[in-house]
Amino acid sequence: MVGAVLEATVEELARVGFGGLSTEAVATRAGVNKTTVYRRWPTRGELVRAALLEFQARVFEDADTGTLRGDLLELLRGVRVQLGTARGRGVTLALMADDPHVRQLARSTRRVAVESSLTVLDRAARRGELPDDVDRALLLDVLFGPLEQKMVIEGLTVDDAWLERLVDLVLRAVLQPAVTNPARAAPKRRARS
Amino acid sequence: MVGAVLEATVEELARVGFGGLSTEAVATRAGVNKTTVYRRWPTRGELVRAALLEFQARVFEDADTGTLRGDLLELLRGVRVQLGTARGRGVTLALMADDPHVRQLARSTRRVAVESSLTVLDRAARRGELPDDVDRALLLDVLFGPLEQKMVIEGLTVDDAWLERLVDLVLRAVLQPAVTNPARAAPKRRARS
DNA sequence: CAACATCGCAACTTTTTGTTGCGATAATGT
DNA sequence: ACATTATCGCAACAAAAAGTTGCGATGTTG
Repeated sequence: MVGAVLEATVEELARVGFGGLSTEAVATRAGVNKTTVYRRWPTRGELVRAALLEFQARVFEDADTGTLRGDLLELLRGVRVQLGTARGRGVTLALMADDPHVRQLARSTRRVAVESSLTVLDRAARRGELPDDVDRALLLDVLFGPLEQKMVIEGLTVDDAWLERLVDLVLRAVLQPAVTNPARAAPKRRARS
Repeated sequence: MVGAVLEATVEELARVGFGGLSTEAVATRAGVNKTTVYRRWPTRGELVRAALLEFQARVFEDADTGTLRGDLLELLRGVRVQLGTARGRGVTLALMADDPHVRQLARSTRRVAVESSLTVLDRAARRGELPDDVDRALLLDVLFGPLEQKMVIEGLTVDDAWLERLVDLVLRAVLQPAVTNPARAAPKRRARS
């Protein structure tokens, strides 16, 4: 019963967002009387908090394909699967609410995800696949940012080819030294031609 | 009067989201009686639609700094300013609602923004700053994705140094030929070491 | 099988949401 | 200047949603 309600909660979160969440709608969707929900979670905030804790983005079982490219693709695919479900999208949208408890949850969730990703980068660095001078936080931003923007903000889906082009683009930037071709590169200073 | 209400609407949208929007709260915030709001915009959807049309992301006056790097930075700074205001964040969040009218608005808004950005890329290509074989859509995804993720999804702000590092990273990827250093580059096929 | 806990259900109160009628005020046109 | 028209605020109302309570049914535990 508890499981059905929390499940219904994230589905409703995906549909109407945190602000529009109605306890009765959750109860109905869960096939349960509203009093049952009210009794166990007196306020909307507690219900949402419980649901988020339950379905908090499962930590990616940081895939180990043997290559940085493969590992990053696996990470992105994991996020894509998450965000492709009503559950995952609901959780993500709910985590954007500016309720204090929720924001704290959001931070901790994100921290776990980032650390999991950094593990992959560490392994790559040990293999010599990743130079030490690359900004790893920025690297993750550039990888996950576009994916989350597409799926969460724009509500679209992406195919595997897009993910590969994304990873290849980013790796091209990271794995090469600074721009050296003066004919193509933009001058760093002195704007206005 | 109309202006105050629409302004209050986007502020409320930023605060509670589309689902949680209350006409009375909007009226109060606008310093207006609720009947005034109800008479002009009978439904919540019409009110939101009007507010979004009014404050729709102003089309960036595509800055022309003379360099691709400078132009991209200006575009990103424009987005940062937009998303840094309650208005801009409210509009963006509202555009994520899955109301059919709203989604249509979202599409058209986004189309305008993308075309404006493509203008910058076209100019750069004519100057010879941008190879013809780069995926321009992906380029924009990789630039705006991380920024929107940080500001909209995570609710953070970014400083100018971050924007510069972002642009430089992306340009490094775009302005250089494919990876050629076999010692560093990950093999394209044959995963699992 | 007795004690306890959990749920559904219906009736209820409270709060929020949306509607209507009317008087005050100000803009518009002749 | 004066009648007409439109717009707003206000209070009173109606309708719907949110939240509460008491109780009987069912099921679980020891």
